[in-house]
Amino acid sequence: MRESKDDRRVKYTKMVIKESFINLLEKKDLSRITVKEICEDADINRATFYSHYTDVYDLLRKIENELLENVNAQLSQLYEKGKKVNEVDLAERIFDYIKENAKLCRLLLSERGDISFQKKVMIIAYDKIINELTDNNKISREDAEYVYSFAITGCIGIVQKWFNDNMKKSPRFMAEMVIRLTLGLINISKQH
Amino acid sequence: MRESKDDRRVKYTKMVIKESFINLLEKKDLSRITVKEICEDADINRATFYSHYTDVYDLLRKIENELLENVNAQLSQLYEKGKKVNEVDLAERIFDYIKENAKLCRLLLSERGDISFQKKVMIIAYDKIINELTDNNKISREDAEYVYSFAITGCIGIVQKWFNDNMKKSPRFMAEMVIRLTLGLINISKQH
DNA sequence: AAATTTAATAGACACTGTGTTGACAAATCA
DNA sequence: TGATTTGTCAACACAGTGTCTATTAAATTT
Repeated sequence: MRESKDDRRVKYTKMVIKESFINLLEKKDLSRITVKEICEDADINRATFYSHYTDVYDLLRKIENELLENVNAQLSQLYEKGKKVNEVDLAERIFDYIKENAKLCRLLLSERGDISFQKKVMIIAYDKIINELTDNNKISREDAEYVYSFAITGCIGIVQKWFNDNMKKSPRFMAEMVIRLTLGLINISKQH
Repeated sequence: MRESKDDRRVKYTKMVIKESFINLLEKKDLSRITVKEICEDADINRATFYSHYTDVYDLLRKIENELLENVNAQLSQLYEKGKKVNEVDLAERIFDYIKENAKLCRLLLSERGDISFQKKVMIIAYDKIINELTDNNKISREDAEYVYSFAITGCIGIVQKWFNDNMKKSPRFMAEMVIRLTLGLINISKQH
């Protein structure tokens, strides 16, 4: 099973493929990006691309999964310390991460990215937050699911708005706002 | 300017192209759909396709625009009656329309569709609602924009959740929920 | 109903990108 | 070092694209 991920050649190849792809993605729409183009830009043979990825969408999916893993790692880091974790701190950590990886996140989380993936990001980020919040507050499961859907995609929208404002607001500000809005939604749902 | 949109042949051609495209879109991803495929399914010459649309994406964009126009028309209808319009009624009208055109809306508004378009739908739907709501309540424009972004994409999420539940909830239920959540968000923003 | 306009078709064109193959070369391991 | 993986490469047949011309058929106009 142990793939020779260590092989320097492979590492290099994958690296340049990703770099070239991301650079192209900044310039043009995903649907217009060809394998040929990526390989020319990366200066590798097309067959090499196919030995690593089945097509452009496969490549994108793998890049997305890496991002998901990274976000997960960010959150786990916080929890490992064993302390009781504040929701705003948790959210702030995510916004920090997004800001640090702005180039890639802009591409994957913007209006041009795909929602399924964006929801995944928000769900892992939200998961811990929401569980903590709802364990105490009793809301009907069914209604709650609609409110969650609203909140999760709402989050996507607010992150996109943040991008469009060139991330002028601080991660802390964003974190506080998102948590405030989420808490608010949960309260509304409790009222009925 | 007046294009011969009246010609029966053109009408028929455009109709079968759209039908075939939508049927294909139900089966496979947009990126995998070819002009050739559409034309074979529609039993139309490929050159005929190119005389109406530049490519598959152009076709999609035109279908999306038609939907936008229809939603707009729905809302205008309500306003024409001159009466004072209730926000929930307005929202309900949208949900009714979505339900009536479920086949297409599922494709365009689902996780697989593109967010830019979905935001456009929500914005025209929300526009009138939000203006009425915020004229009375004073929120800082800047903060408000973030809350709007949250609410607009939140709406997309709740519609998708509705689809995933096979639209079991009534349009009225959905309308009430969306308005309640939106009003709630605005109130939270007023508190600070 | 005939004349005129306009759309759709068949088929061919060069072109671009795809996915695969078998030979070669470079990195890894003993 | 020499043997063995395993990544890389150039060349291939093939799909779909977008455009064009001559021809047919259907609509609109007179």
